[in-house]
Amino acid sequence: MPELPEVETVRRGLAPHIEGKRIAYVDLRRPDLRFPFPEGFVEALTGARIEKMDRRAKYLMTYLTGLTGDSWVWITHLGMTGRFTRSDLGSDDALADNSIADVSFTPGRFHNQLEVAKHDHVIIGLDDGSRLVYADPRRFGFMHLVQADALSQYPAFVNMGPEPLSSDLTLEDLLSRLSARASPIKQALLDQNIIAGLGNIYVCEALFRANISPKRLAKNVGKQRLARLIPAIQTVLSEAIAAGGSSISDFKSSDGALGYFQHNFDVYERADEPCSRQECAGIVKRLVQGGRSTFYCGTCQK
DNA sequence: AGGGGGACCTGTGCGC
DNA sequence: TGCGCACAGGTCCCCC
Repeated sequence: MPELPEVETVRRGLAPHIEGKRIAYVDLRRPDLRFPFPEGFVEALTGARIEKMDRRAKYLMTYLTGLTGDSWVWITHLGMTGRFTRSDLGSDDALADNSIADVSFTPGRFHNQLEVAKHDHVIIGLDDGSRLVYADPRRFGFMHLVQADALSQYPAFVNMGPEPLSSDLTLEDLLSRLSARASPIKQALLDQNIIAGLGNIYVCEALFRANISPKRLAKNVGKQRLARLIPAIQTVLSEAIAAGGSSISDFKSSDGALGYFQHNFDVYERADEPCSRQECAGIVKRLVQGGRSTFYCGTCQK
């Protein structure tokens, strides 16, 4: 599911409701997601105070102060189909006035019924009576636990590329990272060690906006095109965040806060449709690169 | 070291 | 209605 904008949307939806709260209980419905839950996971979270929920690339980082005063970071990756849903278990009035904050990207469910759905794998109860439910049908997501002072040694972060919406992303740096790459630019941009947080949708969309062919070799993109690509990446991500992310999939229910950026896709999942540039007579095409679909206009992307 | 291919899972949609 | 296949927002691991 989630690329940077969707993960950021989840973070923004949850943070104000959970920061400062204490975790009352942790209910693991199975021993693993993609990986087994870490040793001591439940013990570390139970009773801990949630200080802050942050994001790096597609990772959610929840800073905790444990019962014994130690500082932990609870790391969550949503994989392809992971989602967090928050619900207040308070009064019926609270339900009636629609105060449930559902930040899922699939049909929302009312967890006040204390029902556990098939793919609800982790249930976190907070001291204000609310609950966080982590559901993940494919279980490509995972949770880890690291000591706060060891966060930079977390394997995925060691060689991770710059945050695209920060000043860490610079033309010179990206140029040098790409100059050694023989692979097509599409595949290079999916590498989290080149730029962090992009996924299949936003790489396709950014390349379209920058008029760059996904087939062009990374090392041949050059400074001129990169000077267009960086702002293209930043604007598409910013617009997607402002839209609450992209909710792709078939929705049968309108419960929950669905993103709507999918309505603004220029190329993604638009194969055989006309290029969205008025002046371009091209047709959007699909090809497979590195086993994943790429959508692009072969007429205006060079 | 970089790159290709497969693995990990479940669900959905489509053609027959 | 059922079956088989392709495909899905991501990473990780093995092998060359």
